[in-house]
Amino acid sequence: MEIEDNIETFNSLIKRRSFIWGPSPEIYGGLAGFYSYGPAGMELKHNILSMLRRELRYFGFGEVECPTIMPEIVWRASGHLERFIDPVIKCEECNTQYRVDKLLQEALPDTIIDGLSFEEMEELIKKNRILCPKCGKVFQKIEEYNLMLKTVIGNDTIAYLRPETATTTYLLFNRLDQDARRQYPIKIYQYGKAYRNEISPRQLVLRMRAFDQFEIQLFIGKEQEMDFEDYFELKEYKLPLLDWQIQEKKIDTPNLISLEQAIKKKILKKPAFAYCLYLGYYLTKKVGIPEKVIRYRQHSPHERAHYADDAWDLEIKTNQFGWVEICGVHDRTDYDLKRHGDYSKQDFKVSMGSDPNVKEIPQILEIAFGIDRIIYTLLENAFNVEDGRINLKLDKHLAPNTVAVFPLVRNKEKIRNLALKIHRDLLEFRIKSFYDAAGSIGKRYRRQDELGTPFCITIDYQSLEDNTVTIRERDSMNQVRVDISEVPNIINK
RNA sequence: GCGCUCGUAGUAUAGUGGUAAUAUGCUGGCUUCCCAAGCCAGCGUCCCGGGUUCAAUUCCCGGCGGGCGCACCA
Repeated sequence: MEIEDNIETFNSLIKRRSFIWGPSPEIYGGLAGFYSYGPAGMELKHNILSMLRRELRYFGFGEVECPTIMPEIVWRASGHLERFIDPVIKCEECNTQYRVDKLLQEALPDTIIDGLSFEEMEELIKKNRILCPKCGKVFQKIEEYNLMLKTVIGNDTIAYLRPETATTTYLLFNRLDQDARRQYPIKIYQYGKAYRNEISPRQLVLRMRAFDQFEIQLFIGKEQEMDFEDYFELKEYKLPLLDWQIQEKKIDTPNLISLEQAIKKKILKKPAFAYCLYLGYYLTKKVGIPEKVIRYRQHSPHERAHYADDAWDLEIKTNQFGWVEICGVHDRTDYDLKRHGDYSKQDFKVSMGSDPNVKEIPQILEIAFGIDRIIYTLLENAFNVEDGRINLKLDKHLAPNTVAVFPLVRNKEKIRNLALKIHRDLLEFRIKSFYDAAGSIGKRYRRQDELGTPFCITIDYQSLEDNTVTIRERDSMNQVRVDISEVPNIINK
C-alpha cells in the first residue's frame, strides 16, 4: 500500500489511531466546535499534563481548580460581559451580518465608536445613513452576539460558562494571599475547561467551543516586576521574538535575542514579564516542540485583549494551518484585581514592596496555554512518513504506549507465554506496556510506529534458551538483544 | 453568519434513477516468518429530513457536518 506523506494521511491517522474524533456527537451528525479524545489521545493529553505539572512544581507553582460556571456579576466585573458581547446587525435583504462597531468605524473613521451603547450606535447608523455595503439596503435593529454561553442556575440566577479559567483563579486572590503567607510573587495555575460560543469554529481542535486551558498566573508587586530574582538567572537566554514594530514592516522572521537585550532595546518592559516568556517557551520545548517551529509574536496595541497591557503569542508552525497560537503571555496589570475589588467591595491592596506602609493591588502576569492546540501541533510535528512508514516521533514520556511486547510467532505456546509474562511484569512496574500477537511481526511494528511507541520487544526462539529478547527502537528501527531483566532499566533510561 | 464546494464500510476512494464496489482495516482459522508476507472463511458503507418518481445513495428543497474564501477569533 502506498503511503503518502501528506496532510490527508495525517488527518486520517489521528482518527484511525484514536487520538481525536469528531465533531461530536458523530452519530447524530455532529455539532461544530466539539471534539472527543479517544484512548490514545487521552493518554497523550494526560502525559502532557503530568509533564507540565511536574515542571511547574519545579518552578514553584501551585495548582487550583474552580467551578466552570460563575454568576453574572463575575463576568460583569471581569469585563467579559461588556467585551464578549458583540453588537451585530443583519441586512434583511442579503442576510449578511456585520459587526456594528467595525462597520461604523470604517464608515466614520473620525468618530470614537468604542464604548457607545447599542442605542447610540443605532442612532449613528440612522443619522449618517449607513447602508449595507453589499446591497445598499437600510439596516434595521442591532442585535447582540454573545461569545459567552449563558445558563440559568436554580430558577432565576443568570450565570455564564467561563470563557477563560484565569478569571476564576483571580477570584481566589485573598485565599491565595493567606496561603502564600505574603510571599510574592504568588505562583499559581489552573487547568480546566473553558467555553466560547465561537461564531464559526474551524480547524479541528484549534478553535473549539469547549476547550482545555492551562493558565499560569503570577501575582506580583510593581517593584518586584522590575527587579525579579528568577530573571537574573536566565537573562542571557535567547528567545525568537517578533515584536509588533517589526511586523508593521511586513517582516515575519523573529529575532533571536536575549531577554536582557530585549529589555535594553525596550522590546520588553519588565524583567518579570521576560521571565514569563521564558517559562512559556521552556514548557513548549519540554513537551517536544522543536525550536525551529516556535516563535513569539507580539500583539499590536489595537490587537490586545481588554485586560492586557502587553501580549505575546507563542506560535507553532504547522503544515495544515500555518502559524498557530498555542500560548498567550499577557501583562494584565492590576486590571483584574482592581475590577473584582470594586465589584465585590473587597480590598485587595497588600504591601508587596520594600516599604511595608505602601500598599498596592498586585499586578498579574499570565501564561495561558491551549492544551488542545498543544496536542494538535505536537501530533503534526511528530508525524513523519519515512520510506512508506508512518512514524509518530513522540517523546517517550508522552507516547500512549511506552513499550509493546510481541511473540515472534503466535503458534508456539512457549514463546507466547513468555511474551505474556514479560508484558505482565512490565505492567507490574507500571510501565505502559501493550501486548500484541495479531498479524505478522512487521505489521505489529508498523501499528506501534503509528502510535509513537518508542520501544518494541520481541520474544523469539532464542529467548526460550537464554532469557534474552530484542528491543527495537522506533526511529532507527535498530534492534539490540538484551537480557530480560535489563528491559525495565533500558525503557526507563 | 455569507459565498463556493463536498458528504459512500473503521480509513482512503470508485460508481449508479432499480439499495453498491476497490484497497486497506477488522474477526476466526492455517502458515511461523524480525519490519504492513501468504492462504482460507467471514464482517462492515450511501449524513439526516422532506419532495419528485412505480422506484432516490443518485434528481430537487431544507437541515447538519467538512474544506476553502470573506467576516469573526479579546
